[in-house]
Amino acid sequence: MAITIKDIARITGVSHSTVSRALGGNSLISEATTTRIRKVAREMGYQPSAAARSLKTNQTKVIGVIVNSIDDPFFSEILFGIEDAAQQAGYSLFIAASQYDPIREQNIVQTMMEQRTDGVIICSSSFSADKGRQLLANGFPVVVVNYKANENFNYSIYHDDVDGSQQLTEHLLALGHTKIAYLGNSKSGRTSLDRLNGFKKEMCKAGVKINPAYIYEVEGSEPELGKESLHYFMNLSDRPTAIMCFNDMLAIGFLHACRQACLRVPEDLSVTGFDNITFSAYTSPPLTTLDQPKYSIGNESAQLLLALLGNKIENQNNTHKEKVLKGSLLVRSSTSVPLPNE
Amino acid sequence: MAITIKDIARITGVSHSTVSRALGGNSLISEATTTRIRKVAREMGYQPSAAARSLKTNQTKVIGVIVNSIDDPFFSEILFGIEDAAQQAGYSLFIAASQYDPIREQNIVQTMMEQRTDGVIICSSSFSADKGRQLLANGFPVVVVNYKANENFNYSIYHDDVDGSQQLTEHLLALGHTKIAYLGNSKSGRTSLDRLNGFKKEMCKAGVKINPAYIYEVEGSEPELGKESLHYFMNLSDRPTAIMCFNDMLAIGFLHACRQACLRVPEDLSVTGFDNITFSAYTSPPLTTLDQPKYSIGNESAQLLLALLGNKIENQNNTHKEKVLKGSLLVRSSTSVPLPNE
DNA sequence: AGACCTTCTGCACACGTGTGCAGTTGCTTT
DNA sequence: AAAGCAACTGCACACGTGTGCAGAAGGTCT
Repeated sequence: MAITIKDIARITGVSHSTVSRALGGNSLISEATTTRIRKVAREMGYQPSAAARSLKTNQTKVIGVIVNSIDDPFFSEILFGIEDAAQQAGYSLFIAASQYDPIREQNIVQTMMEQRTDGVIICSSSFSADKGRQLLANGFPVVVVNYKANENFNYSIYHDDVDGSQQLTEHLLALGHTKIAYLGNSKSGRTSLDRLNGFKKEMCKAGVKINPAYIYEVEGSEPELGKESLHYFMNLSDRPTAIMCFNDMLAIGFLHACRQACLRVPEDLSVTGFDNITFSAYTSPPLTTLDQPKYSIGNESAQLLLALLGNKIENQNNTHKEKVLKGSLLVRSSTSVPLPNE
Repeated sequence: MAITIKDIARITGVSHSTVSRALGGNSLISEATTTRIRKVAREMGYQPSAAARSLKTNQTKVIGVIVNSIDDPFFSEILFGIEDAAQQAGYSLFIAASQYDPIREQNIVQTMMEQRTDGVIICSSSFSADKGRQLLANGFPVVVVNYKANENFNYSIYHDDVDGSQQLTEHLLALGHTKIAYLGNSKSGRTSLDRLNGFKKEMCKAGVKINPAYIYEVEGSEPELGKESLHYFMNLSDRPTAIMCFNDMLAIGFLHACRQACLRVPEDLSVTGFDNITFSAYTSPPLTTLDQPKYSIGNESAQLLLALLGNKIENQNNTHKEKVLKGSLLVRSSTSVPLPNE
């Protein structure tokens, strides 16, 4: 059994309220007794019970974070940004992974509610909107990150995927490509759509028509799916000269499939990714991608939530605050001028 | 303010104790009132307060997990295994990353103690032993995973790194290599030493002498460090024909450096990794490595802890339980017969 | 009809912490 | 010396939940 303020009270010969106040730094208690009590507390290795404290104060100093899966390097970096901000403000993280599983999602929501998390950050693009609304309905401050249905939430941080995709498209167009294809991920809904739209927008701006067969989707972003995609594109009678992949994971699998098929990148085919995860710098060839400010996204989302908790921003239904962050083009070696004979 | 059992009591016209019992499934309460109360609770969206409950029951149904960093793909997969086991048993995870920072480590320990986590899993090889002992001293059940100082703890799960390293060495020896080098990571202490020892052991068994210059260490396992290492090995007058890297991350960086230096792998140099992280299958060439059962390691560690919590195993100072898991050699394309002219 | 048992429910306290209010102590002032 | 004041501390209750014990209600048996 852990020791309590009552134990300290007994030993120092004061009441437990005095101990509580002394440890809390209340100026009512004399400096002498305060230091004495603190010393004893330290010596006894006293640790306040978070449960008892939050029961009384009605706040837990814990913020919940919902992600798709923990072992996705993209989310990991966002988490890192969140953790930094939280830690600094004295908050801890309660992390849960939905794994695309509705049952887990429900469990997570329930756990967050039972734990009385002070707030929740949803950075799972696949997390169902009604589950999120359940949290809102129960009065939880919620910040969504890169969320497909952010119009349902008042506070959101997201990356400008349309703009990012335009940057990549512009890069490929500038190199001289016109036969550009887009490899999407149907599972990530809105995000993939935004990137597709950015592509379309820029192509339209440049007056280049898109071959409908050049838009292809797979279900997920595991590198393994790259092989299937390459097969599809190579079977087209009129092959594209550049492929824009939904994200780096997919691009990495795609590059791998190219190597196996003895297709040279970028000579035979230019390939781009999206996100700039760590490993995209170490592929062969190193991947041209869009550097998404993952750390900042995480950090800012946490800061927004913390501001909400500190009532620095009113959490009302009529306020609506969103922050859009832009990424930057990162040209490596997987893109080049298309072959002249094509 | 969330609704409580008292609210339900008021509405159903019974006392709060009856509600508590009804929801808890106590057989003392008549079936009729039980169903009636449960129905009201469901309709009102009642969620029990974890804080109040744990204050009373003295258990939180939360287990703490300490890792080096969240954005390390190796730990991510272990986490995945832990999460599965925990979730199934109705436990939630409290995850904290030490980031190799002593101050953070102290904060983490304190937070775990304040939160009264039911138990703690330490899978951070760098986590300082005295911090861990602090948890033990306060009565927390602790399971360590791949921990450098596991002799200090009663319960541990670890991977047999010596054996794994022997398997890799045996593979290289069988291919005909004798000039084999080891690239270690000084930051991960024991783990790196074990792998080095496995290498030495197997070389000794085969009667092959190790050139002392072939043992080199870097500080960390960021891929970026691969470049420095290659530089070192290539400057040796008598170059090795095979390099065993501490882990996949390092190997991936090393492979990248080889490509930049126009060294062919495996023709000019065989390279091996360790861990089998997802991306090791997508390098160029695909990496020969040791497949460490990461999911199982995580899963078993959680199960061990859960058994401890359920008192299925006595948590005493004299009991000592450890489980050793072995990995398996995974031959891909980064290793081959050494060049005859060397 | 009264005694007894069964079945159900409420009272009251506990867990560890925080806080308004009243009370105590010791000192200064008149 | 009495009154007043400042400085400090303790009492008692609250937060939401769980549980031993007593008590109430209803039924059965002698």
